[in-house]
Amino acid sequence: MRATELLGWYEHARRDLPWRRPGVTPWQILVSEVMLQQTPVARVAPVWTEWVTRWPTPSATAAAGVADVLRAWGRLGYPRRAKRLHECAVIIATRFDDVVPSDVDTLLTLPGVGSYTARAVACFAYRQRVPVVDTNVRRVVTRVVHGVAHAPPSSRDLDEVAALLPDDDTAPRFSAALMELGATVCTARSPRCGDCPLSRCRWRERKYPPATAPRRVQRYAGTDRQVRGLLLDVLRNSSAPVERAALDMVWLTDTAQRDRALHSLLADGLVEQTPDGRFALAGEGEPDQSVTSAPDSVDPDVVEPQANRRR
DNA sequence: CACCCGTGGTG
DNA sequence: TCACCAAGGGT
Repeated sequence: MRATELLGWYEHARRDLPWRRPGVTPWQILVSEVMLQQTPVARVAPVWTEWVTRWPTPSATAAAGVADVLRAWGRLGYPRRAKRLHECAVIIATRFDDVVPSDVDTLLTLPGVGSYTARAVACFAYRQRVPVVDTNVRRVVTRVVHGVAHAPPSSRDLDEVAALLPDDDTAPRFSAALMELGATVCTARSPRCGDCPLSRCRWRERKYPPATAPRRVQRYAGTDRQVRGLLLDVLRNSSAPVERAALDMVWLTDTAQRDRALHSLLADGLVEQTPDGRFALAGEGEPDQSVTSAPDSVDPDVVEPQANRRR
């Protein structure tokens, strides 16, 4: 793969995304990367802008309550990401002097920061020459280098992408360009190969062989995930604690499933029970300075006690 | 490795 | 219409 072709294309094709503008801090880039985990750019952009305006630094985020963080997260999905991001803020504020670590191995110790996010921060926020492998990069390399439409994640992906990186300081831009190509041209559904800047593509040379084993997507309708979403939506939209009966109304078809969903939200620390037995977003009523969260006991009459409450 | 974790746009 | 899919991570 010719780096010059990709970099030349990226120079004019790159989208003007808010987290790419000058002055954006490593923390704000970390926020964007977490929000972008499985959520499309178009939905992240407005939430990210509002978020970093309200909480520009880790310490500002840490000082907020989890409930406010979950509300600001809105409907981006997978709200555990929001809670882990808040945990990141607390850790960075208290242990790293409000500075996001630049070292990949240290980044990997942060909650909700995995292989992709750690390297994305090291690369895009700190300009390090480290491979960044997301679904876009994997798909582009799979097609261009191997001539295959799709490939499952492999432990060799990192080394392969590392070998493609330019030796100089253009490596971060190269990775950004690779991702951009996958996001806008070499897309999963209907790739726009006519707009591709690459002169050589093994997939094209092989006449675009289709994927052999279509990967089945996760079902959503009727799952615990849907029920959790409905329950959390009620709590996000209520400033006051909610009665159990109000939560029960969101899922009448399967009471056992509904109870299981509420149970798991409590276990995840996304929801808490007030002393009078009602329910609220975690951290409701401690809107400031809550560096140490203090989980309270669960009323056994209303919900079965948790075996593994975090302390 | 398989499965779980939300939500909404789209071909 | 309804699967598919979107800058993944944790267990």
